[in-house]
Amino acid sequence: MKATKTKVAAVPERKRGSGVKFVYDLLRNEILDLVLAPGSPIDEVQLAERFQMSRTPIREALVRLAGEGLIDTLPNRSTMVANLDFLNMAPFFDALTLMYRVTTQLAAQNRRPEDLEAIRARQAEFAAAVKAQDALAMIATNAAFHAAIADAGRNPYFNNLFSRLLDEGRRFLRLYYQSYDDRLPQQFVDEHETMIAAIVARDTASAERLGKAHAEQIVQQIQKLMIGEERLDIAL
Amino acid sequence: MKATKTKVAAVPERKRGSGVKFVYDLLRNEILDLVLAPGSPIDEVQLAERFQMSRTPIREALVRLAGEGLIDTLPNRSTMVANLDFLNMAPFFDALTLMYRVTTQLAAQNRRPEDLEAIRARQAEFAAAVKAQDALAMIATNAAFHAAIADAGRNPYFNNLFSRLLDEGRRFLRLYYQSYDDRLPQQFVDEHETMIAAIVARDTASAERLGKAHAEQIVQQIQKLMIGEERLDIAL
DNA sequence: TGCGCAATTCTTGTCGACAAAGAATATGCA
DNA sequence: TGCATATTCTTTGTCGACAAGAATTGCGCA
Repeated sequence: MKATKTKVAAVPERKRGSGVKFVYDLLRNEILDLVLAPGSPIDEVQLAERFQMSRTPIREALVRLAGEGLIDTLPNRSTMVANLDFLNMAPFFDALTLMYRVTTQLAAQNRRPEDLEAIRARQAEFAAAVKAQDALAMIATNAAFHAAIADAGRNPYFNNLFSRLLDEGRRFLRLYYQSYDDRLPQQFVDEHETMIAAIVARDTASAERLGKAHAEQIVQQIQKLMIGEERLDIAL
Repeated sequence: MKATKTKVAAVPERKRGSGVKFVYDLLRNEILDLVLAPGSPIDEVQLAERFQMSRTPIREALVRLAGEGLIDTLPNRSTMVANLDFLNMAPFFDALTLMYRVTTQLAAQNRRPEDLEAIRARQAEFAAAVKAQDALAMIATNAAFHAAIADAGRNPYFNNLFSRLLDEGRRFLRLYYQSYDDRLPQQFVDEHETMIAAIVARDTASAERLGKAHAEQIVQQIQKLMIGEERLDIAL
């Protein structure tokens, strides 16, 4: 676990407000990619020496992460990566599906030319990840693709909720591909293309329908994973 | 602004983790009740001496509030109460309406006996506030009433978004009643009763419809306020 | 040997102080 | 007098240290 310090001596220069953001972004990604396992403890002091800064900026980053529900804090005791709640998946799926529908519809309604560029760029990245069979990249780029669609919808309230749901979904999917090393089907790429077409055409009804269908696809994917996991885990 | 210290000498005892929560709750309420005006600056040092604690817990409370979008932080410069965005109300109304619909419907679907108790208690508080023509209490209890309904729906993702929207709505309504000293109509009490009946009857379709209608009522209220405000404010 | 209590350790919460970045103010020159 | 620059001031960001709770260890006793 200990990193060699001999080569990493070049980190004395650091801009004033950058420490918090750096730690926040890094921890966040490590949590979402399951590099940090759910439930694993987080030690402020350890992080402080790892990043060569005091505990103050570390704590601020942790407070922010706690605000997003990515870590749980036991007062006066420990702080740890938030667990995935496998028991209450239905609310998650409900919310995810609704946000897929709403954001896609709003994107068809409010999109601007620059939005389409961004969406197409994300779709290209996703397609590349699928082609390369890079599961991690698929997960991240898929989330980015739908976040770009949500941005085009221009509703910050929906965007905020949707981002969180996509993040949570990243963790579930990461768990999936960590276990099975399967790959997202080409079907998703095609569905994405259809969604883009509806958004370009400003066809709100189709966009909403496609969003719903796409969401149900993903929900099915995750459910299939969970059933499989449960079957495998019952070993007495 | 300075408080007399002679009588407030009895504040040396404070439990370990309580400072942050105290400051957070208090600032939050002051912001939502417009005791702290949108755009007004927030001084850490001033708060520190006001609550007789160091800047550290103050800062943590501010970070949390910033995470909820209740305050804005200019890096290395100032931090201030978040402004109300009068220009982009449509997304707010869209989100609010959708959450009214969804949470009311889910409440009809998932409610338990204890939920009904809580909902009825809030409704009683709201009715009492209306009867007393206490505008501030109306605003708060109305939000609490709908939050209780959302709780009965048992979807933490929706609840979280809905809570934020209700908070933001509190600020708008507070602005309204601060200016006009009007009172929420008795009609709202009746509509609440109808909603409760639908939830009791597990009539999800009615619940959703009533939630939508109620939301549109409130949106109209706020819009009426804004038009009136604009007319009055044009004074050269 | 097993159990209850005290001491220790470990982690978090809080504090006071200092440094950096802007903003405001003062100074000097044309 | 007007403007550019230097200086001071204000506010935030970071640090190291200390204290309080909780968990763990060690000890004494039955």
